[in-house]
Amino acid sequence: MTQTDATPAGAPSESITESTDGRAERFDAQAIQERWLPVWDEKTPFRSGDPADPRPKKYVLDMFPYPSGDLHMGHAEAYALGDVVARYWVQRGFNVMHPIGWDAFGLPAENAAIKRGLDPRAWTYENIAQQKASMRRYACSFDWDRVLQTCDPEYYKWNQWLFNKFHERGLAYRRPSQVNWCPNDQTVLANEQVVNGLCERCDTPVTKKKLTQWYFRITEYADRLLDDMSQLEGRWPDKVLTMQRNWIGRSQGADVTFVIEGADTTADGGAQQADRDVTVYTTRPDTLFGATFFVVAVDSDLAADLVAASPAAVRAEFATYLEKVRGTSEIERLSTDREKTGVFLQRFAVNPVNGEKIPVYAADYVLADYGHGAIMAVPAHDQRDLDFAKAFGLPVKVVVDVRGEDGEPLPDPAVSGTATAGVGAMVNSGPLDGLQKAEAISAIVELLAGKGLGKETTNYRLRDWLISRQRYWGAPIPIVHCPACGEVRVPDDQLPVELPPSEGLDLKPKGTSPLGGATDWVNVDCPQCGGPAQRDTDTMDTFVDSSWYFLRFVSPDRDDVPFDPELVRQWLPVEQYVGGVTHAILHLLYARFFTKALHDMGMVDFVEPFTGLLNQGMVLMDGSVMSKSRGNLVRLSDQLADHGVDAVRLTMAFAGPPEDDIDWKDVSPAGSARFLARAWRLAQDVASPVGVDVSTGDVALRRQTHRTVHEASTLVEGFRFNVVVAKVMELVNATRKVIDSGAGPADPAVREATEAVAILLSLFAPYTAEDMWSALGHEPCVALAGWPVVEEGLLVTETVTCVVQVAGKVRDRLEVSPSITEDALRELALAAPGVQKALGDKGIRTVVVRAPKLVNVVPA
RNA sequence: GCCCCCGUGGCCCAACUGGUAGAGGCACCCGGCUCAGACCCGGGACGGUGAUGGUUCGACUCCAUCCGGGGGUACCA
Repeated sequence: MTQTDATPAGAPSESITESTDGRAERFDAQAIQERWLPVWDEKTPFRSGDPADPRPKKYVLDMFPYPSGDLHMGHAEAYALGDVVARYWVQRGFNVMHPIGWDAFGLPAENAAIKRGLDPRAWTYENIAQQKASMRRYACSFDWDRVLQTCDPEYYKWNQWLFNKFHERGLAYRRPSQVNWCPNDQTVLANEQVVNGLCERCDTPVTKKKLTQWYFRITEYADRLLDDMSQLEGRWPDKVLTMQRNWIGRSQGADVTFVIEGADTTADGGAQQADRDVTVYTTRPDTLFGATFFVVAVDSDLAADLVAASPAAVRAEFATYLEKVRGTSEIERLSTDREKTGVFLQRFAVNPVNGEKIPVYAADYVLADYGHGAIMAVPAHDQRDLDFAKAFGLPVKVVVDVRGEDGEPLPDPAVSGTATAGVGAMVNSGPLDGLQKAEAISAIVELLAGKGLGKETTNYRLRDWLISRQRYWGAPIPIVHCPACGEVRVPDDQLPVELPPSEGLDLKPKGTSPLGGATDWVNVDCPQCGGPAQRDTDTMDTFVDSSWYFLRFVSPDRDDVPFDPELVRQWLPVEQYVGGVTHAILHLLYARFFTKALHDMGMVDFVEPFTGLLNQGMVLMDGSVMSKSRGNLVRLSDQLADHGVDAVRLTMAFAGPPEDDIDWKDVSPAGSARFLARAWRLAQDVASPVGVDVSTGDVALRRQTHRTVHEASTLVEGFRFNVVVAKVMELVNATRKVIDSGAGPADPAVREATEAVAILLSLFAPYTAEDMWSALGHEPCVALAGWPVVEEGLLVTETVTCVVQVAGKVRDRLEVSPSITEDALRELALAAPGVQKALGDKGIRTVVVRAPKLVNVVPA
């Protein structure tokens, strides 16, 4: 499948023999790994918890993994890149908190348990142990004193505690609603967890179900989630900010109240209803005069209500239609080009501005849970309404005179079939006639408000976050249902509500929580009245666990508070968060919401949890996502065995911009290993002593060293890791040249350059760097060596090459002083032979001088 | 359909944000080392920046249109 297949087992390709100068040393990646790992275990260079540590603090965080099996190539990329950032700031003299933990609750453990009859707990902890060992070998710069697993009762106790806090404040509540249901996982899903109508986890088409579920009131924070994004501008990828904005989907509009006329079908077995007010939401109240019909969502309570007073035939038709819609999968429902369907309820709504009676339809293109689940339909100016009007032969009334680019009126939507959504002067709209959109909107809102029939409003696409799950492996919701007291929180001092052992429970998904089967666990005394009561049997969405874990890292062992407030003040917010773009909405939105809620409770003093965000791309093979079924799986363990940890890490950093996907077939871990061997040999060759006076060394090499270190800072801080690596390669090449054909291995500049290489490489290839550092005569750890100090004087060169162009084409080059004046440079340039030749006998129009790098002579 | 990003040697990618198109790597070719191969060392070839037009003394970089690729979103009224 890859170049790895070409390497026979037992013949590691990273063993590169040095033969040109007769030395026997060779670069042996595996041996170096074995040598330094125990040393680091002892020296623990990345401990961050010493209260006496004088270094300034910085929090760098990698998204914590889900423990399903061992680490894979995706982890390897993420942790390689996160490590560059963390290790860089350590070299810059910061006390970096770089913790790791496990997002350890969730369905994979449970599914594995069901499939293979294992205990989800045991399965999870085994995987964690394996991943932890792999991370250690991968030389991740984690602070191993700060580790957490969300499935530990010590952790989820605080999950429950936070749930209680939310519940106290009305941010956690239970209500019945149409919810997303995954038939495969047999549990409900939050809106964010439905991707294109499919379950985010298992790609099963999601259906709807009416259930009473627990929600977090995230919608209360919609405005702040939106507005606070301005603080993240420039420090988060634009893409993520855009996705969150779209997801929250704020829109400005108006509520308009229509009257639905009463009806009496008691003779027909139906109901009798008086006139009633029904409010709709619209972003185009200006088009109110163009409303020719009215639509309610077929699956809304309103529709059910209205149809009750419809004739029997309509009621029957409605019931059939509703059933059909319910059976339609979300994925079908999402396809926009399907025909509009609906049922005329034989009820009528009265337009509040002109008293027109318009027919009321129930249809599935109106959503029950957005706005008021009902709309006024303006077919002339809304494509969806027009499609419906055409399907049902309803009138189309133009109320906006929309002109094309040529100033001509656009064709009549009734004829063209295309609604005119643009702006223009109002027509057929009584008092609004002649007004432009904005004026018309304020006029109509004012008019309606005067009669109490309308007002400006804001709507959001964002829905409350459904957090209950009907599965076993999660944090139990700490609520007791008491026949006398209702919903009662389990008192904080009785937390955690521990999960009952899985033994004896039927974990198979069956639509209700397996916890219901743990009778001893379910039946409890009501904490309030002491009477018999029952525990809530649902568990929390695992995204709850990950919405605050970054806070827990400051004090993972505290058992009296979820996190130490003083330490949070010192360390938070996370300065650099690193992870995949798959969480652009889900996790990042939830974590932002939690942070704001905790802020309002006075528990944290900031409102955004992650001030910087880096999204790494994916690792692909042959242009597609790796998977067993595709047969293009590249195993991390194979790569590490074949090329060594450092070569794999370096390859991840060197492959290209971090946010781009890496196609493993386009990169060369073998090439990385080759480069590391070249760098490593420099350290073997250095012949000057530690601490040698470098000022006498080869100036050209010294300049390059200092320039490289200088540029590397900016590049790392801008996540241009691939460019940094290229610069280090250049420096290695230049140093080799000086050793072989220049001043030789004893030149102090060679030592200076090689030490710089070791320190720069310590961000990418820690084992090689450590071994170089040792060969150079230093004690471990190179990770703490400190960033080389740049001598400003060496950043300026004594001459620069000035390009002399004639009519934009390069005709000559001059070596000039960087401080040359424009006039002097102009003189020199005009006298240059290349210029004279190119100019011939033509005159000169202008001379553009950009000292000291460029002169452009423009001929007449 | 709408919005965003990206097109640079055979491939992955640089280019001080308007100033010499090429830094680095992969692959390839030649030479050295070798009994030979691998490794290593030295050297080399390759494109004018997706297309067209515009702005400019000067465009990979800015603008317009188009082509190609990727991503997001999609009955949200």
